[in-house]
Amino acid sequence: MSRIAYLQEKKMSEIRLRFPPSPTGYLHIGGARTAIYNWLFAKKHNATLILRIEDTDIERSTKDSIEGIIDGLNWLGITWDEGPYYQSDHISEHVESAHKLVETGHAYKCFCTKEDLDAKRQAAVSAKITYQYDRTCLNLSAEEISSKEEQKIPYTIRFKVPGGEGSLVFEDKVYGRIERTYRDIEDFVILRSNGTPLYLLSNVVDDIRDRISHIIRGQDGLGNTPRQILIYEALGAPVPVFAHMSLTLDPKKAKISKRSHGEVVTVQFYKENGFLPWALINFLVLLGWSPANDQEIFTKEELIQAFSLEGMNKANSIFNYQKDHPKFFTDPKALSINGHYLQTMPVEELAFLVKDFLQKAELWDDAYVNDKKEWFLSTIDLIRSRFHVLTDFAGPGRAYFSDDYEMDPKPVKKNLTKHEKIGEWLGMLADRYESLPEFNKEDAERVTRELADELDIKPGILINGTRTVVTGQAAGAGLFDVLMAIGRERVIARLEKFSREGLS
RNA sequence: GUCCCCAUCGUCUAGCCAGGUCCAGGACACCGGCCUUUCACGCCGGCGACACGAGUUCAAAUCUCGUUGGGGACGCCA
Repeated sequence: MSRIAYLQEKKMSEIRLRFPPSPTGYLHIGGARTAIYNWLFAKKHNATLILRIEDTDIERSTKDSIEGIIDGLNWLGITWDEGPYYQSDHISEHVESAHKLVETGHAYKCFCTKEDLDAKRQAAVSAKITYQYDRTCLNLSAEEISSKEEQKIPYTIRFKVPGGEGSLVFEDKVYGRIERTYRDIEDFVILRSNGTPLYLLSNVVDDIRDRISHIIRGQDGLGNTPRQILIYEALGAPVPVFAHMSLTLDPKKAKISKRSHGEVVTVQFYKENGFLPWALINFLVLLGWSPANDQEIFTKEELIQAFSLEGMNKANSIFNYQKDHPKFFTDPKALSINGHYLQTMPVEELAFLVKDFLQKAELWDDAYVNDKKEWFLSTIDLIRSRFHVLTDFAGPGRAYFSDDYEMDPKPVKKNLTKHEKIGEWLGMLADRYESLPEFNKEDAERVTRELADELDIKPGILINGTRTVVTGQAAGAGLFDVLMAIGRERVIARLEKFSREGLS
């Protein structure tokens, strides 16, 4: 094989994918999922992933969105090999292709006005007849065309769909064989009367130029595919492999969008609410894909290894979040997966992430990386077992880092208000802690139980009361571990303050 | 209205292509028990689904057809 032939073959067999967001809003989880699948496929096959910003909708595209999307991708750790390219840089190519298609007889100029077309469509709709462009302009004679051109009548360019009984068939990697009769495809517009190209065309022309070999996209693109394949063929370009993925719906089975669902569906939201990027990826990848076994938690390497289009589910999946749910601010499974990573990752790594959230809450102390590093690490390690998101460290975990923390009303009622003399008892407990020669777990527990015994009450009353006063929370790690983490002085101060002032 | 796609526990799903090993497995959620000092920790257990109807077959979650339900596409949006 000659070197050139070899290179050509290599070029042809090269696997290239793209993620083509349109910058009309921040990256949302549906878009992220698409990016993730493309990225995993690329990584698995040692392929090239391209980021292409499809910014030709000038009305809705914004610079903020572009930054937001890139930020989101970066945060998730999704990397690309080429780009970002911008679709708007290639508009002249798209226009050229449209004219080329006219020259080669695959498309034609259509002088019908928008008003005429709208009227025809309206009529069809009210008569309950299927509307399709009636090909008025396909049958124009050469004279009629040049006459209209001379009169400067604006025209669009429509793709000429093959006539007859035939149909277009392609093999989707996920959905299998898809067939669509030519008759069901109307002659679609590829160039507007103002001379600008439409998405269907631009997208194909860009994919041809970028030598995209595999297109992994949402199932909503399935309807476009036959028309796009027609364009590939008319342009004489090789048709890429298509793999359409199921969509992510809300609990009411509506497509998710930022407009109707708000922040919960944006990647940014998860970043701000204490998710670990990998946990989000892990959750998202499971929405519509599964390995051949029961594995649900993956390292990056494992996921890349396990990923395959075969595991894609054809049915749409539901992103199960309930608005205003008292307990779950997003899909419970997402929270559970995040909790898993948060609870099992190396503490040093976690501490680094927690720092950010403590800083935002103004709870950070530089000593946590110096003198108090050991304390900080062991405290994080102690309290993380109940936490699911990083923001928990500054929320329910606030009492470990500040004297100014909220009291959860539920345990207050259950553990404090219920017992008339609790203030007095906890004051006595503070004295016992005070007089301990050394404040350690064993002795603290011993004197607590002794006091309960003397007062003839259950130790649980003292223990729960103390937890509530000292942490403001109903739940936590073993109390005596908690006391050690908070430290004698603070424990005593908090107990005494409560004993003196009650709940202020 | 036309076309395309889909259909297993509340949710994510395994099993379906190559029918029996499935009175359907796992995870999350929920409920109960244990442990315990509490808990959103841990452990153990429970609840809970093949949309419906025909057909093929000795045998169907798995194959076929129909019904119903859901989703998507039908723009001079991307």
